[in-house]
Amino acid sequence: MRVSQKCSIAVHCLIFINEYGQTTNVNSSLLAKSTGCNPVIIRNIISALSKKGLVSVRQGVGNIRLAKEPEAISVADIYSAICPGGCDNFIGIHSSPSPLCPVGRNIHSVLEEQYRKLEEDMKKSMAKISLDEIIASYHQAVGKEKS
Amino acid sequence: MRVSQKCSIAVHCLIFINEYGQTTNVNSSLLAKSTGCNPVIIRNIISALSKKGLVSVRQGVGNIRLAKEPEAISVADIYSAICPGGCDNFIGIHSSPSPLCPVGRNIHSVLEEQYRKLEEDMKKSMAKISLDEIIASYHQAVGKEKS
DNA sequence: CCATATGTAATTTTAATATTTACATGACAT
DNA sequence: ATGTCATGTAAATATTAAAATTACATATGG
Repeated sequence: MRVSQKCSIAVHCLIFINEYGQTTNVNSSLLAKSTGCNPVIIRNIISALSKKGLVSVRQGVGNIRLAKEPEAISVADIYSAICPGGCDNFIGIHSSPSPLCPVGRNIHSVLEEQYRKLEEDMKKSMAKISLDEIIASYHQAVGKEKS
Repeated sequence: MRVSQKCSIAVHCLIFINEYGQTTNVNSSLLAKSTGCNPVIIRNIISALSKKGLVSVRQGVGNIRLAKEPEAISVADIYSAICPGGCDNFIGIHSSPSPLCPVGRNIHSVLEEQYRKLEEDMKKSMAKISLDEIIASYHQAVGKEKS
């Protein structure tokens, strides 16, 4: 598969925004510090999320906010925002099968047909997980941390 | 994600073995030619499949055969043979979130909990696809090729 | 019109994969 | 028994995809 850690960074950012967006001017450099990754990566991710209407952000200002209620944002939304076109070939396919072999000539289309099904199922699974639920799990983790 | 193209190569090999295993001494160098990848990779893959009882192979001889009927082999079997322990973190997680931030401290466990669900669902999807079905799709592709 | 922050392109770095090399081990034919 | 062929595996190298960095244009608001 090929889902990069961008999905994870995106979820991290969304939790952060939900927790602190009301009280703080959340910007890419703050998110970069929290996630431990580069501000440019953050900007790309936030920009992608913004284009899909999941967050709002203003150039020159920052002030990143959730643009939807957490229960209306699913992991599938995040995934498709980050990997437009659905992270094609999320399972890698070997690039140079032999054109002289019948299997080699057809393997690509055969695998793609099967993998398409897997990816569709995966999206359904992702659609079942809401940001709301993730935030609840986060709060639980924070609770345990204190005790 | 982290599923390398090894899964695809494995499927390619299994189709090939099914098609030619009866009539030919299939060995790693033949499979390497058909898949266009290195014999060592093939040997590693075949060895992994063999350890899970999906194929039989004899050192010094080759003669790789399916050890089960195609309808008894699922993509999940292949996947778990190739990625023992289930390709941990099939969605990548950023490695250095800030320990100074509550989100940073907890993101790892929160994501893992969610991703575990996704991976379980994925395995179920993979279990629904049998080699038999893939071979049928392959035969169809070969048929179209001729016309 | 200056300070600040995003948007984005281009380059460099890094880390994950695959390839290659090398050699030990097992099978079987002669 | 021994020579040949193929697998099993480890270790080094090369390749490639992903992320980080650099650089600069663009938008906002004081």
